[in-house]
Amino acid sequence: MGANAPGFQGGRFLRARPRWVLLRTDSGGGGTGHGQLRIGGTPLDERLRRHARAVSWWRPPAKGQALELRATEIEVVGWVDDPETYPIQPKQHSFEYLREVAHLRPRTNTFGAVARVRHTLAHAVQRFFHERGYLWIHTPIITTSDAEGAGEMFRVSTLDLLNLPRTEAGEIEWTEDFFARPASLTVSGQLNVEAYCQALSNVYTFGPTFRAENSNTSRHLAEFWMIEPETAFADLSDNADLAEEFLKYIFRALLDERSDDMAFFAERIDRSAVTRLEQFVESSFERMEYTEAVARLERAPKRFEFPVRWGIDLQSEHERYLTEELVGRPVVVMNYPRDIKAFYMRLNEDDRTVAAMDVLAPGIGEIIGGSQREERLDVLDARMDAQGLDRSAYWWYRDLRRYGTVPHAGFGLGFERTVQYATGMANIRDAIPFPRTPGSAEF
RNA sequence: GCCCGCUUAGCUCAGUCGGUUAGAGCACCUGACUGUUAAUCAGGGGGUCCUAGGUUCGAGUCCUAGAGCGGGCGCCA
Repeated sequence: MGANAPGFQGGRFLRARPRWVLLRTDSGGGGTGHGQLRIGGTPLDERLRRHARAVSWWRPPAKGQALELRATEIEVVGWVDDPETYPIQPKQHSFEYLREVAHLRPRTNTFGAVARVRHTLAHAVQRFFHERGYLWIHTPIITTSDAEGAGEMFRVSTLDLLNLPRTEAGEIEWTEDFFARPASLTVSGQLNVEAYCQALSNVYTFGPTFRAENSNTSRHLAEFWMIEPETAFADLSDNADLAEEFLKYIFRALLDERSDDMAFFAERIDRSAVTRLEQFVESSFERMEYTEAVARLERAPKRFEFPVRWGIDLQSEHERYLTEELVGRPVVVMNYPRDIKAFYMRLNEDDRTVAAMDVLAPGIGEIIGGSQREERLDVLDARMDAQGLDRSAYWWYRDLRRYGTVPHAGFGLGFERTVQYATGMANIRDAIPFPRTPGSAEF
């Protein structure tokens, strides 16, 4: 068809014949099924330009088609400017290339499938919590607290970079900035959602999160979506139960509701995409103490690049050994050394570990990180002091303990990593519509 | 932040030891065929070999620097 080829979402693939043309139409948000449109009978060029509408049944759909219609007339709404340079062709493109045309890649079947899986998982997340009485709390995007010291943050400012107001000492005069103090994009909604947990019991956040880390891997984004539930009166074991129930729920929903797209991923992207999820939802998670995990790793008949000893944080290679080789199913590692974990994690009786947990899954490693929170103000203060944090900067977080408090626990799940795991997409940049990574935010 | 790799047609790539006019598949254009599913067949057009500098009689090929992209590690979700 060449210059006559309509390149738009409704009709993607077509084949020209002397007297007719076949147009493949996708059913859009409804699914992967497609139909065909046949236009023919008179010379095509005139015909295609004619205004028209009526369609009627042509014949029963062939294999792989949702339906087939016969068009008696057709109007082309948007012509392709230059068919030869149209970036999306009816062939396989590399994902690296498609990232350079992120505005057009949703027209490919792979990114259509990713978008539907994303939607289905997001919907299942909301349903899971809603059915259990959790309230969705919209925590702020802009923050003036360094949340958990979780990493580099993106500055939010309206100051003129070329003419920064200065104090007499030469420091930046933040009182002249929009918020009259340094502000950033949030790295976690946890501290805020804890405030609502202390008032409304079971709550969660689900929204965008930002990390200005210079992380160059296939598992990191500068902007990603995170799910963070917070449960009142829950201890670490309850937290692990919730994480297990939650992951199984959303993956089961995906298998049930998007079997068409999952079959596509299994066929074209990752052969084990479906079986991996089926095994995941059917297996019970192994629980393992950190101390036990270290002992098992030390006995492992395998040489690790990073040697294992009690007190270190587990490396990716250790986590993968535990879940993939030692246990062969998801593992929850619990009660990590105090000194490698955040100040808000609850100190255990032994005084050397905290009630932290990581959920490790075969094929991806850490998928969830969480903890029971420290509800005892004196212990919290001691931990902040030990980590060199300024108590006054966390005054409102401390208030949550000062003015009536209950034990509570929660975790964080990276949504894109979940999409990545479910689909088998190798790079997290292909699990979000418009990825932001160091040096890259074109679209 | 550290280490490694890649960059040749619209896309995916080949290009030997440094040597004549840089190739293939797909895409595009023309033609054949009344039903395709990555159709097929015949013909045709299409190149800043990432950029700059250097070595050489001669550079897509070797050297230096830079840019872009990717992989691994660290940080984490």
